[in-house]
Amino acid sequence: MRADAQKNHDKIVATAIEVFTEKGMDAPLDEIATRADVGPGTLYRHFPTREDLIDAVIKSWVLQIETAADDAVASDAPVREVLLRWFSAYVARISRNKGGPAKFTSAMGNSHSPIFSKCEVLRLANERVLDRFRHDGVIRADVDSLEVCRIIGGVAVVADQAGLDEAATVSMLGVVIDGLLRT
Amino acid sequence: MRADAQKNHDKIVATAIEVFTEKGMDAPLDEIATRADVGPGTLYRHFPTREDLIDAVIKSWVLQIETAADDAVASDAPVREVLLRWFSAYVARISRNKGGPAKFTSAMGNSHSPIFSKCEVLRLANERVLDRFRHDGVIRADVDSLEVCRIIGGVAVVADQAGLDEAATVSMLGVVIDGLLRT
DNA sequence: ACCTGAACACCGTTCAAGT
DNA sequence: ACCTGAACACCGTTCAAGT
Repeated sequence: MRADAQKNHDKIVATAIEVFTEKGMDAPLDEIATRADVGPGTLYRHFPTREDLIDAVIKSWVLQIETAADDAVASDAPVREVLLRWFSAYVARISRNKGGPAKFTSAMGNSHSPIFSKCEVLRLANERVLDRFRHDGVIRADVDSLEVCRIIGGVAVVADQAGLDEAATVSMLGVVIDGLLRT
Repeated sequence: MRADAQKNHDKIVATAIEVFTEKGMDAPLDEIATRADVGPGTLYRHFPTREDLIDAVIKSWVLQIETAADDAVASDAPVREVLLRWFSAYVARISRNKGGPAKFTSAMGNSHSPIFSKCEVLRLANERVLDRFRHDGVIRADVDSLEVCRIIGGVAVVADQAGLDEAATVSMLGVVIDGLLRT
């Protein structure tokens, strides 16, 4: 890649992170191009779809989910408490930008999506946590990680779109966790 | 209301039902105006926001949810089965048009929304069903109907936006139901 | 009192002309 | 090989002019 192209690429991504933080992941691409001092055509050359741009933006922070998953796997606190902390971290991660939950969750399991590989990072981290408890036999075995990502993602989408607070989210997660626990 | 205004109002609503059915609730208002043979200004005069139009459109079918709630309250089948049927009916109703689940669920509990009264119809029907089982003590008492509407709505939003089939939706509802049942 | 439709604003997308 | 920005398309919204 030519030096000027690389520079533009990086500047667009850096600006997109800013704009997405301020206005959410459905912010006008127009504004990103303007603030990055590039023509709209340049943005399109680098990122043919909004999802391609999102993919580049989240690259810098999706992997941080692994830390929370590590904590969940290592913790010796009660299951319910560990899962609540883990799912809260999951929701916080995908809700970092407004509009994020819907983007992540609707792409989840769809291999044609530009952000599929990022969704897989989230799903596999979740798989790792679930596996630990599946092994212990404390959670049901008939629900796979994709489905759990979708249910938790659904909670995140609703919280995001309705502007709910942390307490409301935690309460909903509690219900889902009880549904996952063996009785 | 003048006769011609009434006629236009009705024609716009009838056309909106058609267009929403074909293209979902985020369909261009432009197309509705054109197909209804009215100017865009006429549509705006009758319905200042998209939600006002949606409110008029769903008026003809939200109340049908009562039938499913009646069945759920009267049924003597096992709780799990009754709730699964009821939640499935709930999801089917709000998913009648693409984009519907997000519209209903994000307006749920927001008294400033133009479709608030319609959301209340859904929530109160849900309340009625939940009350029956709360009375029997088979479901937890610490989760209110609004919260249940949001969780089930979250499942519906994900299913709608990811294009999931009936089986995937039913499976997710099963997890939520287990979370609501007392152990 | 209500309707029309031209006009504007906004934003995504393309592409001919440049470097 | 890459960038620019004018140009187009699309759609929401307003409002002056009409009936």
